[in-house]
Amino acid sequence: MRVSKEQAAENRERILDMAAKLFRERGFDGIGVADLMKSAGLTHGGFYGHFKSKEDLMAQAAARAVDASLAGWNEVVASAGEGALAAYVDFYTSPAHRDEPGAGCIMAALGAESARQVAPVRHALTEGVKRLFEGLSRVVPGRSAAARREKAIVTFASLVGAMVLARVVDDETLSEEILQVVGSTAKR
Amino acid sequence: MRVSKEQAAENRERILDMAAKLFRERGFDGIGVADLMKSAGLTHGGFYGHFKSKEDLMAQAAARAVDASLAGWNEVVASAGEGALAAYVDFYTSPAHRDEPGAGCIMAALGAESARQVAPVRHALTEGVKRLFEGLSRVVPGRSAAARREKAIVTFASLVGAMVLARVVDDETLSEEILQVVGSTAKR
DNA sequence: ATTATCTATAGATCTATAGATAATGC
DNA sequence: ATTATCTATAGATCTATAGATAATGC
Repeated sequence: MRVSKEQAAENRERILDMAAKLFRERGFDGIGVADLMKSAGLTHGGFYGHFKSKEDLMAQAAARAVDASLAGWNEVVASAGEGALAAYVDFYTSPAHRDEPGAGCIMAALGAESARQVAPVRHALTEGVKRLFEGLSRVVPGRSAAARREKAIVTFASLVGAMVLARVVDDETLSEEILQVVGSTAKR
Repeated sequence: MRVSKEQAAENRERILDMAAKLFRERGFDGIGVADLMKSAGLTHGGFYGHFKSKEDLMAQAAARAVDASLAGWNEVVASAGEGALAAYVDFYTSPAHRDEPGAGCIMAALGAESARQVAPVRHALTEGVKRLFEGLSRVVPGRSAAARREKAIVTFASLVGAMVLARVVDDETLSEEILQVVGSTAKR
């Protein structure tokens, strides 16, 4: 059942989007090629016409998740203007973000695992970290550019750490306390 | 080749210590039962005399890593006294800690993965987070107990996030900048 | 004719178990 | 006699590939 060139390109995009979601939800080792293709409505064997290997897909899916996050960031900056930092922090520390890792920050969902992956995966996340530091540096308060960069780094590190801890903790009260406390501190 | 009761207990401890190290280094899915037992100098089949399943081991190894971290924390408090916060932050944000995840903080190494694991694994980490928040609350500056607890939570979240980011980033300069900036902020 | 997808399977790896072995400990 | 460990293997799962199929696109 061969499909048109456009349909094939669409299929490839669907595989990528599904991978970016499922990897964040279940981890790189938590979803196999066969199940992933099934989720995308295709069969196992077709995968290797689109990607060289699972590791190739991991790198491209990581880049896609990074791009989606940065697009979300740009949207927040464009719509919230002066209140961009507060809007971003509120989104990041929301229980909704905690409960939907498949659509959320890849650093919190796959950061530790990515550190153990092939170079292209790590590189995609490195670019994301760099861009987000630059973006946050523009909206964070501070007298000098150096002070703003420091504040941006500390802010993002505290958000990532808060999300990791809020997700692992099996105590809902504690989980929300972590998100709330880190969120309100990050907005200062 | 049956061994003595004491030797068997020692073997069990060695499996646990090795698992706590290798899981942090390679992830829960990154090391199998056979290779783990080989690392402990035993054969594959012997594993199931000590543990019910791999998940059982994961929970006990997580608890062991948590205990080791808390023991390290208590040592820092006992020896550094007034400067306990600074000493802990210096250790946590050191490149040595970054480069040796097998002996480091389990939240940074396995936090995100643990959130997807069975309840006993999550519970072991939850207990660790609670105890460390209590410990940090005692050495962190702040007027009220509530202010100190908030500061403790934000401090630990920023440390965990900084370590996750410092490990994933493939740019050594950026990695050290993250550790240095978060470290010096956490000591304020 | 080309090629996107599908079916089927090879080969590797992983968890768990069964049964044998041999030394401990009653 | 009990039991800690070992050998061997069952059964499941995973990545990757080979070859067939059928519709596209020159």
